[in-house]
Amino acid sequence: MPEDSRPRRRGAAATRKAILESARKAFARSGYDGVGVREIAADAGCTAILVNRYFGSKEQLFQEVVVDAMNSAEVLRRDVFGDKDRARALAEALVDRTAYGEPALEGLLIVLRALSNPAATRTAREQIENHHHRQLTDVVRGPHAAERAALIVSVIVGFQVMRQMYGIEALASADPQVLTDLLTAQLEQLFLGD
Amino acid sequence: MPEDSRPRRRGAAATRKAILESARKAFARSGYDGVGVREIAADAGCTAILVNRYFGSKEQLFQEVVVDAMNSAEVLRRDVFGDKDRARALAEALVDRTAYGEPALEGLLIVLRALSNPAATRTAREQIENHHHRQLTDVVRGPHAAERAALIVSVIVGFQVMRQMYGIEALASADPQVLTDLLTAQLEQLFLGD
DNA sequence: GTCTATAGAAAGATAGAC
DNA sequence: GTCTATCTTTCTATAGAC
Repeated sequence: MPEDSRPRRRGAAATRKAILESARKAFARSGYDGVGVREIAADAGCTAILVNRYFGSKEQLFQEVVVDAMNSAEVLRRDVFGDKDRARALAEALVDRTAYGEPALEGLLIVLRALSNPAATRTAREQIENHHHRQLTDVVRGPHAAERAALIVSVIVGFQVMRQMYGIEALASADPQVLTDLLTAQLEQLFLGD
Repeated sequence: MPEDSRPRRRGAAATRKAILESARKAFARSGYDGVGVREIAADAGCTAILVNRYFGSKEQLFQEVVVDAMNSAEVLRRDVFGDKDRARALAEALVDRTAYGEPALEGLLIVLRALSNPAATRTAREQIENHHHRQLTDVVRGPHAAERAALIVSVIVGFQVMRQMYGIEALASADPQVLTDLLTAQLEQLFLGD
């Protein structure tokens, strides 16, 4: 049993993990520029110095958070990759998880709230290309698969921004079934090659 | 003829306008959180104090910049509102002005690079609803016009983010004609009500 | 109408103690 | 393994001179 002296010593690995999780939530909520390492550290139950000790810098921390969040992509799972009706499965998942203010779809949420930061934007591009885009390109058939896969990601991004992040009334308060149907038609075009 | 003492006195109106223009470029380039009022003032040929004197605060300055930029919307002009083939006109304009790194489509560009800031996000929602969305709703016919109009804006936003801001390779280096055709099909669905 | 100078807060990052 | 304390920079915003 570990001692419980005032400076909690729970081990580097546990602290590192706590920081990573705190950072994920903070970046999703407030964006890269909207949160400081002090705040991230406080929520993780430690101080800023450990953030820099374990991750090198805020920028490297962000990078690891993005990679982490993208690896657990929520909308592009079996939903889309096992099913027959991919377009509808994706549309349903998307509408379901983009209610206004929801902290879901964290991977994209985080990179979208980091568009004011050049370094974060580079990380975002790499990760989108390595995860969402690559996975979708494998699934889209027909000519211009790469372009159509990128447009599918565009649809996801645009919808998420407008509905979840800006909370545009026409999307935030719409009938989910109507949105699902409209999105399904959009995505079918892109999945099936017109 | 005005005197040319070291502190340039060109009149409040001219200085105000210079600040507004400098701010527009700066916000489009670096985002709300990515640029300071000092820098904006320097590019306008004055100091930070005048920014606050004429606009009250950075936040109010941002608000005025967004309203200004949205009022000169570039993609939703006669292109879309006079033409027969609205979908293709919009698709062409969109592809034309979203080359990677282009400073075009400034209105949306600015609000998208401000997603890390809550106050700026509120301004963005209001302006998108008052400009792009309202205008499109007038033009879209059929059921669920409000939802479909919002999805048209979503397509624009998603495409702009992926191609112009992230510079996703599959869109940044694609054949413009291919992109135009794919986008036209997407937009036709939304304009015409499936 | 515009400046220099500065207040006051908060950021990222680090030295050195324990 | 973790802290307090601090350095340095940068931010918004303002007081007061000219």
